[in-house]
Amino acid sequence: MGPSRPSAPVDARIRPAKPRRSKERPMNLFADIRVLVIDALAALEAAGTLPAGLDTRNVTVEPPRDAAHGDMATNAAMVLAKPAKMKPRDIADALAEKLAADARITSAEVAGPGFLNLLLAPALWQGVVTGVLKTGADFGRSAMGQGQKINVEYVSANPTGPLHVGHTRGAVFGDALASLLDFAGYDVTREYYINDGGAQVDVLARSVYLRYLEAHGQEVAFEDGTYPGDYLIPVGAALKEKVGDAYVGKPEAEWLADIREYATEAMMDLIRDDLAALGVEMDVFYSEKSLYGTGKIEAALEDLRGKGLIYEGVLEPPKGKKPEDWEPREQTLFKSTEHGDDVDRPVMKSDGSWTYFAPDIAYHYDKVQRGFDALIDVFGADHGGYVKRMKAAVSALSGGAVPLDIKLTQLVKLFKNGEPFKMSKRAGTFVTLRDVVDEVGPGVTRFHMLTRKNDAPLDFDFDKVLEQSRENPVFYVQYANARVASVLRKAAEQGWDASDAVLTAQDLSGLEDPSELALIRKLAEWPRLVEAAADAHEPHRVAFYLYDLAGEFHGLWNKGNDLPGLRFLQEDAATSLPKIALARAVAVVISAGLGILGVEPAEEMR
RNA sequence: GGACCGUUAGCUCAGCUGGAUAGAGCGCUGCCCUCCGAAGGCAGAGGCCAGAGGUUCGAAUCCUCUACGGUCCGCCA
Repeated sequence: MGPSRPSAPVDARIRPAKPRRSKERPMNLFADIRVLVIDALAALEAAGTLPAGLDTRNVTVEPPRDAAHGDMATNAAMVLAKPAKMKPRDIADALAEKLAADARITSAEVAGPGFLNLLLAPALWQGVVTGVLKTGADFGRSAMGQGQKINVEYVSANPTGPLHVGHTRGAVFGDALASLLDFAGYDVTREYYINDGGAQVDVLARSVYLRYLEAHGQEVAFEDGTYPGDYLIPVGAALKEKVGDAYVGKPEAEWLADIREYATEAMMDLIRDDLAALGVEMDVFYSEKSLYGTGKIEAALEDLRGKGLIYEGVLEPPKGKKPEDWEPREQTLFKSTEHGDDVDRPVMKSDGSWTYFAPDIAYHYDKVQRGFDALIDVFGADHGGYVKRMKAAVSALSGGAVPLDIKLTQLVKLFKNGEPFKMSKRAGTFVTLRDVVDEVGPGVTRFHMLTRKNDAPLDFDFDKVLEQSRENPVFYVQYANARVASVLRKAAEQGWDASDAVLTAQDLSGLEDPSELALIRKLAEWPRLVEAAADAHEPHRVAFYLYDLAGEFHGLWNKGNDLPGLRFLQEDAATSLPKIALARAVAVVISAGLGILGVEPAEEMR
């Protein structure tokens, strides 16, 4: 495949508007109970038990760490004790009495320093299962983002070769984060910044030229400063097909610009294919080159200049590690220290050309001007030193109106059967995204890349990620889903109608065993987990949640081994269907979670 | 010299944005496989949350300092 049209500069690849979501209020039992608590507090204020006008924003309703404490706990009494000038205990007692009068609350008990532990009517929990089945894949979808426009920039690898494992982690993280934000109600744009304006594309062009000569039968030598990778062989050959011998023996000036264009397009095709293999689809590919000669860099810097943030000056040499060849030079500087940076940063080199920072400023200026309410950049950890200046730039350009969050992804350490697997470009043991995906598949790759926090190093063992045991979270979650599918298949074999419509209509009051209720509680946590993870920009929490949920499900399943009454499949349809409804609800949430991570749920594991 | 990230069970890591007796997997110890999928299961031991101060009803979580580890630090992106 040859190079295609120039990378679309901006809006050309925007996806069609997202489909309208269900108008029903999102179901979140914790939020519902919190409303109940707040209402009760208001009633106490009205009755004069509490002083009026208390700030209840810090009142929370959460699952207690220890299930023995009840279903939910609120800190209301402790938070309000001081402003109300009352003892926590007195507030808690009054609140408990109020809440206990509600049919939905089975009991309300004061405990510890002033916690109010609530026991909910089982019907509320059972209602969660019905709610999951009714809402389906949209269960847990939140309106938190209020449709705010948010831009997630990730991968953004130089167009000089195929993506490697490091890029893979950034790609998976960014993509899952984007999906998570979408699920939480944001209007998300996935974006890739193509660094096609710098010196490294000249290097690329020269390397392709060598492969081109090679295709013409010449002997070539790859010196330092060229890319010797085999992946350029077909590019050189394709170039020969296209232009024949037009560039053979010609000086660089005659072919450099053409081949640069040709080669970056070829590399972007390669990268797009790599991303597709991983299941990543960008909305926008934004070209750095499109910023040059179009006045965009100048416009961005003019904006900063108008704010008095650009000046000519000489930077101090870095202390401690003084380069041998350091000498003071006057440069054009951005006063990033006014927006939280440690030193001011050069935007123009002493020879008058732009530093790499200048187009980055212009690029982020463009994002601001496109009307995004918030920006997220996903970088490799080696770009950590770049964070403050970029935030300073966005803060200055947007007048502080547009927050920029920069997420760094740490290194991936590769292993093969427990042994460290060293990568070396020279030795040809250079592991690409494609190598990983071809060997273990996109789903396993994606899930495993999210089993660590983004800023912690990650071990990736080619053998262990395929192991089928509890140690392997990917398998454990998929296994749970497969078990549910198995139950549904068996139900069908019995001739029972276990469609979602039928399951939704079941009377679930029989689901009251502690381990069944524990599983339902886990399901009920999903909506608040989505919001917390989206708010923190931490998609790994979804992966951990799914592992927990799967663990709870397998736990109930295992209990069924000893206690036949807990098995999902019983003698007759009437007693089976409520339990099958629970199993099905688990599968619905697992599918939704895996969907956010970009992983296909498995129907069977054989 | 400075910046950023990290430090939680023997090992690998979570910890819901400040809540109650800090959790999971592996490893270890002891039981258990005629059972909807044993590709195992249940139970137990194991902790000064790197250290020292501070903030408050309350800190693994927030602030300051220290130690150790990683990444980075003008004319490379």
